[in-house]
Amino acid sequence: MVAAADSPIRERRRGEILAAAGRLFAERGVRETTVRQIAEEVGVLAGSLYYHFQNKESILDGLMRPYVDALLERYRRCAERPGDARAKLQWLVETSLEAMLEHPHENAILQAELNRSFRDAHYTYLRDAVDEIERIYVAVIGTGIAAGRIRSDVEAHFLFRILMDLVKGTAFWFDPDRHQVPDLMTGWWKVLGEGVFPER
Amino acid sequence: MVAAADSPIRERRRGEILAAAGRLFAERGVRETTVRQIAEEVGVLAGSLYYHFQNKESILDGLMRPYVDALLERYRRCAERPGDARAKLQWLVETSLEAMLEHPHENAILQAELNRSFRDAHYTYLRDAVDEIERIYVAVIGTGIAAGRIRSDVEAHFLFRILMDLVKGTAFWFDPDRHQVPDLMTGWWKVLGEGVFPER
DNA sequence: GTCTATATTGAGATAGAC
DNA sequence: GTCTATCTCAATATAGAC
Repeated sequence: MVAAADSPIRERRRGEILAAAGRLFAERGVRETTVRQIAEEVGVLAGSLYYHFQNKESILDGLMRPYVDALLERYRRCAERPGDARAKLQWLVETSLEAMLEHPHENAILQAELNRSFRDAHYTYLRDAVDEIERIYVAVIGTGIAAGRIRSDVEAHFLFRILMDLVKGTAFWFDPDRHQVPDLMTGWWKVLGEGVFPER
Repeated sequence: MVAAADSPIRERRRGEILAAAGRLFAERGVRETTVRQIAEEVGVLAGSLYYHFQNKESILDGLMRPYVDALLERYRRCAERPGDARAKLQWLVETSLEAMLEHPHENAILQAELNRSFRDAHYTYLRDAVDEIERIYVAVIGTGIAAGRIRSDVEAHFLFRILMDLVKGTAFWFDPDRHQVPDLMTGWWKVLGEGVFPER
């Protein structure tokens, strides 16, 4: 007789709920998704969700908290890797893109809800994470500009905005079945490369 | 004694309601905004809104329909103006930007709700408008590529996406009090110009 | 763990007085 | 035109049986 060892069955169901919620939240919005829809997607009735989660908000947390934690981890490592600012900036953009592709739902939710659900005090941890990502980007860009490796006649924050707008926007139309990641990166640097990095 | 002549008072109040709804819908989302909030912003009670509008949805329509109608008009005129594809593309981008700046709320609502409220069959007119804008852009880009005036090694739809992602993204951070439009356009073409238009 | 049944709340909408 | 009062409905959440 083995001890329950934090029931893998329970954990599996928890994961199914998070996956279903992720799909629905991303597809139709958090507010527009009902707990009944989530339950139906999982194949149980609404009341059963409350055995696994305290409430709807904690389902959202269960999705977003691990996502941003891992994301921040990756960005920090990018900035710390040895290399010049130009390489670091490319790693950062690549990281943004990979995160979007590996966790399209969490990414879409984050972007879409920042001015909605996530304005609430409860989600300070998400807004803080977004702010830190901006600081990491801007620091790298600033270093690159100072070193003459990145175009100096556009402001660091402006360049950050352009890059983030591209990554964010891509999340809405990128279809992994129809588009290739390397093609996307290549396309971006074709259009942006000469403008961002001088003396190519 | 003059005939009522479609009461200007009534029309004024109607405009106030639309303005308040626009601010709130853009700021917090359509679903997240209650008719009570709109009424409070106007300075009346919720019930009074229903004298001016059938329901919440028709407030949203009153905001979006005139907006997209005027928008389409402007895009069509851009494409019809005499000039080469390169100039037309720049006019189109300028138009997108101007529309965003002149009607920031309607623009923000359109972008934010396309995957939410506007999925509903009722809003086909909005999705159709967005589709037509894409067709206009892609046609101009295609002409430019054929004429060797626009970079030919990126796909027309891809270039359209990049430009729209930039315009859309800008709506979320552009602050007319802190940023200048010409600066923005200059910044974009600095970063994009060489990548989009060959042989500069 | 999941179900059924139900309590509770919030929001859109209406009726009729003023 | 606007207010007060109220209806209705949908959605979150809970209690307790199984």
